[in-house]
Amino acid sequence: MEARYDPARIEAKWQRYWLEQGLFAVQERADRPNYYVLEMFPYPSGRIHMGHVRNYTIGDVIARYKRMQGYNVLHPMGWDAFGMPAENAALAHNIHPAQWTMDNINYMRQQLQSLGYSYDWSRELATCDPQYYRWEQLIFIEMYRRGLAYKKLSAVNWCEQCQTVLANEQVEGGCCWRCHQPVTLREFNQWFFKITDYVEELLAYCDQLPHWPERVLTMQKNWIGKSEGAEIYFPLEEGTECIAVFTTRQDTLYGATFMSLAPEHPLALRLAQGNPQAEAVQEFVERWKQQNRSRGVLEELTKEGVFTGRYCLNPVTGWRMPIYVANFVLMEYGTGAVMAVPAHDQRDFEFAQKYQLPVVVVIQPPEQNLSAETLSAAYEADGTLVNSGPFNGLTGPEARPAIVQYLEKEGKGRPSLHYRLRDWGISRQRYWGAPIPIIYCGRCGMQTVPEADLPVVLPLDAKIPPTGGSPLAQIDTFVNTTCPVCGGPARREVDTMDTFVESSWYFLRYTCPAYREGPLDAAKVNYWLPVDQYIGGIEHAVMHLLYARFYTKVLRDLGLIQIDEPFTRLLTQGMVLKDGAKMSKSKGNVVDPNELIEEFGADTTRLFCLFAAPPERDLEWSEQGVAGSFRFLHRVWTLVYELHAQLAGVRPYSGSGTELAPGLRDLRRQVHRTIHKVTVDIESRFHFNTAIAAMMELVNELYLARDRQDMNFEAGPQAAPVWREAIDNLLLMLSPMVPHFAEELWHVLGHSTSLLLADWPSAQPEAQAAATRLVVIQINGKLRSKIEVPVTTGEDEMCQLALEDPRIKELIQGQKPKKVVVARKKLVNIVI
RNA sequence: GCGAGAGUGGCGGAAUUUGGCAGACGCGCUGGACUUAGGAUCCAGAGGGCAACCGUGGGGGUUCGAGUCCCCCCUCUCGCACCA
Repeated sequence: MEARYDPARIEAKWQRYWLEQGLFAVQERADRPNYYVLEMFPYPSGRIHMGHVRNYTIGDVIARYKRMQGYNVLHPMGWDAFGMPAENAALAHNIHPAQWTMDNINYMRQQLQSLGYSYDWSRELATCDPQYYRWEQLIFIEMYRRGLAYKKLSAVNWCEQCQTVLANEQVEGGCCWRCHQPVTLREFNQWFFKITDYVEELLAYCDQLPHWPERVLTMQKNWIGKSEGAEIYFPLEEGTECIAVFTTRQDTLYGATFMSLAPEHPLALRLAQGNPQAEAVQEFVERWKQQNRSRGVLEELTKEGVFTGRYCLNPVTGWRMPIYVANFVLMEYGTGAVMAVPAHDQRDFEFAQKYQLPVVVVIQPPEQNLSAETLSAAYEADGTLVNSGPFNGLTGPEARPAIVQYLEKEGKGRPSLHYRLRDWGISRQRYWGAPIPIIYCGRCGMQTVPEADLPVVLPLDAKIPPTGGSPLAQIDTFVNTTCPVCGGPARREVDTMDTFVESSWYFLRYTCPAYREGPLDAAKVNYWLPVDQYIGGIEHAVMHLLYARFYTKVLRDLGLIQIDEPFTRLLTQGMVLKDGAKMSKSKGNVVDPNELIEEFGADTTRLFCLFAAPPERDLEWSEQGVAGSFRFLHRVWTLVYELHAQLAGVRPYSGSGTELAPGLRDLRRQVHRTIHKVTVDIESRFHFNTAIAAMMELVNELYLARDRQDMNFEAGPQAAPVWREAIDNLLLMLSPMVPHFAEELWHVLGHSTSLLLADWPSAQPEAQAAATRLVVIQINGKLRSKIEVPVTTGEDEMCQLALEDPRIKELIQGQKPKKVVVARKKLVNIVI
């Protein structure tokens, strides 16, 4: 054994050994409980960064720990390999996206392997592989058949100069990132998934995911944005038509004094026709169409509107309500029309002031008396209804259902639900993505690609046009095909799918990556799913995690799987920071994992990631902290180095401990208390930082014990087995975190099988028990003394001993205590 | 504005689950040992204050006892945001 810990010498050796022995490959088996731990797969951007290292280290510790606990553990890894950066790289470096992606995957795989992660590499998959996306195309076809995939007109960011569609992140301050010309909205016919069909289930199950962070569930609920209210019909003054509005505040209906329509509302232009206002309305609507609608700009926009010249009638008061077109009414939400209640909605209030529209107070707050004349801002909270006919005197919560009921009875409205969530637009006018398996025939219309013709392979001979535009549309050999129905000439769909589609089911495919009969092998996917523990960044709280939940439900309804939810437990790990900021190239504060591995080794890198903060918190990177983690490992190494000759061939102590000398019993107690603490910390909440701290404490105690004659090898014939037990257990506990290090020392001590096959140690309760107990003595709640008493001491006796303690006696000076409190046999508080 | 999370030494963080020794563990710091040397290793020290005492963002409360429970306020981070 070497005296010095040299990670470079041992890490590659054990990585090879694990791989050669096939220790991470798993099969379904009935004799063990199974456990599926999954980390979010990376986009192959070129290199692993510290965020990956942290994420994957957390997952690896869980995987290795669960294996030692006797679980059959699935721990796979793959590549989210489609996406725009590949196209950008293609333009910048004149390399094909496929080549660039494969090069990156090969490099990053080797990086992951150099960190010692226990992946079952035989299950590796890349989403750009036709053998992966062919099943995605098949699922698309199934969804299409059930109406879950459909086409509709939808607006996208469009750059006139580049003739291309831009993703939101390619729009910088309303301009194209490349040519800096203003971006406009342009409507295209695009593909959507009908996630809204599942909105109620997605929402309801938020309350059945007890092991997800509250934060993530709240974000998903907000994103879904369910509002309960009423749809109310306002008849036009002339004619028989009605304007439908959606409101959650039907209790303010008697205060609705005018109507606001979105500029895109179909009635907006029609109502104004033939009125003197027609021209103004036309102009207003036109101006709105040109309006830059990027965020920020919209926030600053002042509330404006224009009168259409027409009126509708408030269905309960009969008042004539002028109809306006207003720039703050969203066509996408509700019905695109809003009943305006200026007294109780701030936007309507501002609008009413600007255009001198009437204000009627219909809600009175508890201890105030509002009047329309003196109102300086809308009162939006609940209160008691006034000026509201039969509903006067009711509170908001009482009035809302009552009014809906009344409107429904009168045929003037009905209960209504609205959601913020809209259908998932999956069309991308991009090259590097999975082709959508649709064919357009001039005679037969839109047709799905026959199953036998799948996959629709993405042609690799494409050129990415530097001006943008969809590359697939320019490849005649791809576009031109024959109609599967009539055999006549037809054209292929040239849009590709959003990459979130691939990541919505990859975790299912890991269970059967080579399966050729269909997307999923039922026996395998049913054996492994759901994922027991999913780990990834908080940035995926909404999109990826919601889409994956939706897709799981769709696949369930297609009969491919049997679960309702994909991920039982979710851990969202914090960011890795340096100097208080997220690591980024532009800030120049990036730490390269390769350099760390070279200087300190993979184990130290892993250890620091686990030790510096609990997983859900942000982690502040520290050069010196890394050195400290290395120092700890070196301390353990040195200890084993000094002892290994004496421990050779010794079997670990396995008795009850009762016959041991007190010093050795103390040593064992420390070991078993550490096992208990480490196990609880990992098991209950993955707090590896405190688990590591406990092991550091144990190592500190072992160093002290080494120099004590009643604890070291001079303490008697039982000393060697007790020390052997201590060291073996320490290595077992360290092994999930620093696997190469632990494996090396494990073999140095004479074990001939891998630590991976060893069981996680169990703490003996009797070994943890001590003969005495420390009792804290307080006077009036302040710490004044401490005494050591035998564990058998009763509470009365504790009080007695406390009052007799010399220091306590001195402080109370014969005063009679008013009260003495004994808490949990740990503390005595004397009240004077 | 709405929602969620968080405020503890010079720093990262413990204790928050059952209210019971605040500052575990590590970094940095100080001193010592070994050494030609130390950015290696080992040992020791340390919240502040001379002290009584004071100390977990601030203020109140409950309690024998509060970082922990309750009320009010402040700050920071993240998410959503003209959602009717």
